[in-house]
Amino acid sequence: MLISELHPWPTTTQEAVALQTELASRVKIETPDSRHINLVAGVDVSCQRGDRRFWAAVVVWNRHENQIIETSLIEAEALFPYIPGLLSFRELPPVLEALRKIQTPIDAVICDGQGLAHPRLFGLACHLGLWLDLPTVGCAKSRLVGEYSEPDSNAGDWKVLTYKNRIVGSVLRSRKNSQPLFISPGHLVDFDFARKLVWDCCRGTRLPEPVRLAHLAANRFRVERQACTNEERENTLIK
DNA sequence: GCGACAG
DNA sequence: ATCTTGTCGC
Repeated sequence: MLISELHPWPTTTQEAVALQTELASRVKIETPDSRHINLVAGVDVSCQRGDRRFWAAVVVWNRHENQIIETSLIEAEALFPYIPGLLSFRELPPVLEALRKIQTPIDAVICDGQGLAHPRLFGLACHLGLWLDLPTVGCAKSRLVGEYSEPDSNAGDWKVLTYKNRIVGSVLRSRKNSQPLFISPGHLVDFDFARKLVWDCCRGTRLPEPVRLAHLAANRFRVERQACTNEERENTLIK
């Protein structure tokens, strides 16, 4: 897919925070036409301690026919540290690279991280939504900000997530006896759609299928690539 | 100053 | 996120 540049990447935390505050006002919360959202991409990044490399995966999933349409994998260098609240500046550059390689036009993206449920209402999913100008949903495995009461223990049970007297997302029990998911709108979606899309993609698994598959693909790719570089090191040593 | 803190 | 084995529950 063609992705035009939204902005250059900041190198300092001060610049990053200022950019988030500026871009947050461009995020649109609206109700998409659910019938037109069939090809859903899941994105995830894998890493290893002691290695500056990153392995990003995008899996395009046909949610009505339940099948993988396309997978894109990329290896990249981490250029920004992990700082809670600034995750997108670390993960988005490699994710965008992987998305550029995708051949299929996608309808929406589910991200592994927050959307609106963020200190400046501008999590990873909002940031990616603006870059792509596509509907995006944040689906995090744990809380960054906000208050909520524990959802009941059955699959499908959920509660609202509030932050500074504002609804920012939902806490969904995607599977019985599993830790809940923290879902929030990224861009061009609303709260109900975000939660329903994720729930729709969770067929007995804790994570929505496109994200679960992207997670597996990124990990497999990392193990594979590290085996390759180990081999090269051994060959160099022998010589 | 102290605790919280997506991946 | 990653480091790690077995193990408890549906």
